[in-house]
Amino acid sequence: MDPQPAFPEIEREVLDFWRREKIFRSSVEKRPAGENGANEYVFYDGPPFANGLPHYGHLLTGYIKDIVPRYQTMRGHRVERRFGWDCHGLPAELEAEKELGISGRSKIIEYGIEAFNAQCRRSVLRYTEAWQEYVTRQARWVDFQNDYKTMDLSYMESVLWAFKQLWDKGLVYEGYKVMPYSWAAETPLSNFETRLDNSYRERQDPAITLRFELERASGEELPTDALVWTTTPWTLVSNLALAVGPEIEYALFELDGRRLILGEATATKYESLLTAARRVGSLRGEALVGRRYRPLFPFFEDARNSFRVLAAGFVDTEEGTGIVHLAPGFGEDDMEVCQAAGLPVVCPVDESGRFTAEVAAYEGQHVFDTNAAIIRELKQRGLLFKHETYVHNYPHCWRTDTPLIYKAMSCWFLRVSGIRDRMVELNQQIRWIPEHIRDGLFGNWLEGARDWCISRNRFWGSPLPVWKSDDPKYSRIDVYGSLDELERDFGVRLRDLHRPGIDELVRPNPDDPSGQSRMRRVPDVLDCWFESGSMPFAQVHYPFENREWFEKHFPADFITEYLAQTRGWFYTLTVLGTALFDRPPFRTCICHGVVLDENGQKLSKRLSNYPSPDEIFSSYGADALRWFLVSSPILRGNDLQIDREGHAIRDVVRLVIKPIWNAYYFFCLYANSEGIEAKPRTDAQPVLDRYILAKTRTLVSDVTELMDAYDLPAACARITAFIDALNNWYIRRSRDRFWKHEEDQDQRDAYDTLYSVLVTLLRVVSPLLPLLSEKIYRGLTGEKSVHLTNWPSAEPLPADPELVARMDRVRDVCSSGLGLRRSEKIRVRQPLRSLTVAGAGVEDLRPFLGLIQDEVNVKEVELTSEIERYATFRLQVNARVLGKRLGSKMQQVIRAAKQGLWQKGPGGIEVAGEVLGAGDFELLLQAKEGVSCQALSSNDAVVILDLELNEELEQEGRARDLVRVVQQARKEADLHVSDRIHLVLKLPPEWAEAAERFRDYVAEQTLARRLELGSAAPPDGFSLHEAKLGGTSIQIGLSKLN
RNA sequence: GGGCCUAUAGCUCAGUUCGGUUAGAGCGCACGCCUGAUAAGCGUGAGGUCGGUAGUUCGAAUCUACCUAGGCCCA
Repeated sequence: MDPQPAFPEIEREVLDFWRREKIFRSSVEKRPAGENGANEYVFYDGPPFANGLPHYGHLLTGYIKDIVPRYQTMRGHRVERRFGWDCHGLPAELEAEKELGISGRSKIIEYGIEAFNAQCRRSVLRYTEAWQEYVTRQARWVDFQNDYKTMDLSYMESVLWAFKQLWDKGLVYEGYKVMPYSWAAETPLSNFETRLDNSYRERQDPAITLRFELERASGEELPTDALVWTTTPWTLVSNLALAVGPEIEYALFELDGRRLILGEATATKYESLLTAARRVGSLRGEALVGRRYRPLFPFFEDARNSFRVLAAGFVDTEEGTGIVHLAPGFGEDDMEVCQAAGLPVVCPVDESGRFTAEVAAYEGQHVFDTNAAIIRELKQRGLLFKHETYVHNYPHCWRTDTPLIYKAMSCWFLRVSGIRDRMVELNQQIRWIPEHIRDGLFGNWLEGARDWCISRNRFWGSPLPVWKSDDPKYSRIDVYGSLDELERDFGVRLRDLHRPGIDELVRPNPDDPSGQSRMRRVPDVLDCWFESGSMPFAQVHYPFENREWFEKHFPADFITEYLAQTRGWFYTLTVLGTALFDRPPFRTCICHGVVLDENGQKLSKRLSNYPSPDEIFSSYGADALRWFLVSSPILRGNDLQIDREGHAIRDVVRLVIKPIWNAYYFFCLYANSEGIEAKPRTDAQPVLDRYILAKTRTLVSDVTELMDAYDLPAACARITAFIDALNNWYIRRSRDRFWKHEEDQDQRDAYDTLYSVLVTLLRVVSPLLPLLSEKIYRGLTGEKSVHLTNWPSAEPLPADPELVARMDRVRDVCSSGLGLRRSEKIRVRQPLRSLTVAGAGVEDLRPFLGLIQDEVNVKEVELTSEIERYATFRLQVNARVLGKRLGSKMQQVIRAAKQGLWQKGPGGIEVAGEVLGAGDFELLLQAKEGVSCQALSSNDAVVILDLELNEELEQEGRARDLVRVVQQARKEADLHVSDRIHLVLKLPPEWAEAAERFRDYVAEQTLARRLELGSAAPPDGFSLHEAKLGGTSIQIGLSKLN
């Protein structure tokens, strides 16, 4: 067995074994689903979009998605894990465009939707293999065979079903949404596209300030004009309202027999035009709200509720006049304010950016080309107050490099506002990790939820199952929720719901007696987020199949993703879960943070500011990365920084993985050389065994509790603390019990206990270190797999809190003793005569004297309650108790106690005029000056070392030094720990004397069957070694005996 | 501009629910120890205005208010 194994190689071996033996499948199938799935733990995999390779974020999510189900499986539940693929959406289309070398909506139509979608289908599966490799390499167990894809016919049919349900419930409506629009590509763009690099560039536009004449109010002698600023004159023909800020101050001027209103703070911009004007007053915006004004143009004179001043929160005085012109068809804010005031949306611009017949005067002209004519006309009518040019950053179409316009598009909405309150209620039933997400990030988002535009003017996605009459005279809308329904009306059984096949389903409008009009599908597809939220039912083709299954598997017990999915998957699941089933879609959700580089920057391929996952896998291993990620605060929703060289992951190997391996290696080394087969047993009586067994018991119960609370980082921390107790106390202190060469009960106890503890530990860490634990568990037990075992129970392990407390005290005594040696500069190999522990209750330590002797290397340990010789008392008041009683006197008491101004009195301790009774204080020890003595950290006892040496002690110290250098020589000679030797030592006289006196000890410790001491050099054929001891040099010769 | 999160040692983070005297851990650094787990292991030390200000309190890293900086999201 290798003491320094290459963990990545071990990992590959285990992965291979799992694959060959189908361990994952067995682990799932071993647990019964129970009646009606009662024993199942339901996990939903958030489908990733496979259009690119996984990065640390995905790996982290994958680790969590593995750990929780592994744990629940060991707890006895059946946990199915199906992989899902998100296939639709704009990124897939963009990738296909790139691959085909075409760009833009019109080009796609020209190329052919069928061929285009075929390319999308090919492209979207391109990375699935690479994903599978990564996921497998990270030791994540998930079913790839039985996966689901959002582009599967069955999945899409379920999505149609959901749409129809929502339609039937009145939760779907057609409306408008203002979007960035490229008139050159004849397509709306997503926000994401307008944020692409270089989409904003400088552009010069006219900026004009106009007079809008208000209707005269009673008592007003002069006509009043509101001054309005705009950089898009072409939108003025569609103006339906003005907006002011209700809190904003407006100034009133009089000029040439008319009054002017503009924002107080904006007046300086118009100074030159107002020199002849007279300031006549001011008013707040709210005073203007409701005033009517004369329309600039006649085109929409009849629009309901229009041509009034409205209040709007978005208005400010940074630019313009503080009075804003509203054209609801061409601005998002405009539309929102107008719709709230009951105005219609008018949008007289066609797909290519030209005015429609609704604007007769400019029909057929491109909107940008009409700016000049519109300005000229307004000028002629005397309405132009100021005319400037304005240079600003303006968004451009990233494909055609033409300036975008904002334009209302017909869209299909899900009426989220109608179920918002219920979503907020249901959200209270979800356990969020971290907790604050519930009422913070997610809760707030739900409360502000707006109607969701679920249609996309695109090609590759689930079709909107809506057919409309092509003649508004005989309007009719049909919505379909299944292939059957489609077949019934169109007589065709579709094998694929994608465009363009589904677009070809056309039929006569049944409501049209003339038989001329046709029912045609609305060409949009659904937002792919709608599909992600449909995943709980669509993955099983509900309700067409698996009706009962779904009932038992919704909501999920657990899901996890990163924080931003509060706006994505967590949200869409909640919307659809509420709207369709009136249930929260998941019970527990871990919301993890984002992986950043060492400077807090986003990980970026371009900057290559992070180590590649492949490198980490092959140098440190998947388990190290797993532990690094899930033990970190990223599981609590915070960011995590990863350094470029992966040092933090190397440290996991050093601090977690190696120590576990070392414990295992230690066990095997001696079990093999002593030929011992250990048994699982938890009833050993020696104190060290009882101690580590009791520690293991609390490890199990603590980790169980933490895993049940989904607190993975705390579980990791708990395990690390245990490993320290195991390696640095139990094993170190028990070492010689393992190589005593004579089988007795003590040795049996040691082996059985260590074996049982290790086996338990491995099961506890197996979800967190699945590869390492598998390797060791198999090696230790010969069983098939740790992942087929059950989660350990604390019950069979002895509970002994008193023993644990005492042992911790023993460790404290030893550490104080060793601390004294250090400060006295006496090496540990030098035996000392005695160590004394003085203090209250030290009798408790009596069973452990041998332990302390060994550890501190003293001949005798004495216990005494006579402490005044070595230490003085210090009063420590119990502030938590006393503070409540004493109030403001507290500080005086604390000060007096610290200064030692207290005494024992008849009723207790008297200090600063107060009497303290039991429970109000503790008396702690402070070592006196000049005594070689140190107080325990519990501060109720002191440790004293007798430093006086005699010749025998010195000689024994030398003998131990000799043993140590011989052991070193054995190691250099590559001997096995059990090899017997012939040892020859060439020593100076005083060392030879010591060696002679402790001859048996030296021989036994070094396994020397023959031992020669003296002044002769070792003969030929011996392995020769030199060592320096206390300034003199000695020679060691050894040869192996058979 | 709004919401949420974060701010503690050179670095990464506990501790804050429920206030208590001298604030902890790991890494790094320096020094030392031990070694029949050994190209390992262990310990000690230095290092802190607990982001700032004000308040509540006998007492604040912890509670409150305001501010500053960073992150994420929304506008």
